[in-house]
Amino acid sequence: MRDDPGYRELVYRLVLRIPPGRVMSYGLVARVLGAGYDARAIGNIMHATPDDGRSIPWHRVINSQGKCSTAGLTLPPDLQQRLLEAEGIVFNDQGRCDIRKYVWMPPEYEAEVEEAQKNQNSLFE
DNA sequence: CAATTGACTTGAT
DNA sequence: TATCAAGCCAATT
Repeated sequence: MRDDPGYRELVYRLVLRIPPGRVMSYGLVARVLGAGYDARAIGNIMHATPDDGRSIPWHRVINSQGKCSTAGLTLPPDLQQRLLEAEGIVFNDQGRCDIRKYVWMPPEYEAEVEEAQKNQNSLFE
């Protein structure tokens, strides 16, 4: 439920599990967490992330097109991309990366990832 | 408590 | 491929 104080906590826990050099999309985070979560909600939550000393790797969460949608923020527009590049992720001229290649899912979802890659499903939203 | 905004995604044009 | 509109949910006013 939205009133559950653990609502956002689950998001943070998942994001903290994303290994360096890997990424997840907002929609994917929402999907993994289950019903009640939404891509836009995740984005909003990340924006409101209290940097309470856990150093949440928010930069490893990008949009489904492999781009950094950090428009209109007080942060440098290219900060997120630079952080990811520092972890080995390569972006093309249009500021996009191959999310299908860098996406990460919890171990219990690896089977689904492979199947999606094979069928080219839009699992990486 | 209602209205507005936004670090999103998808499907149609 | 690029644009547009609609849908969804949380945070902010």
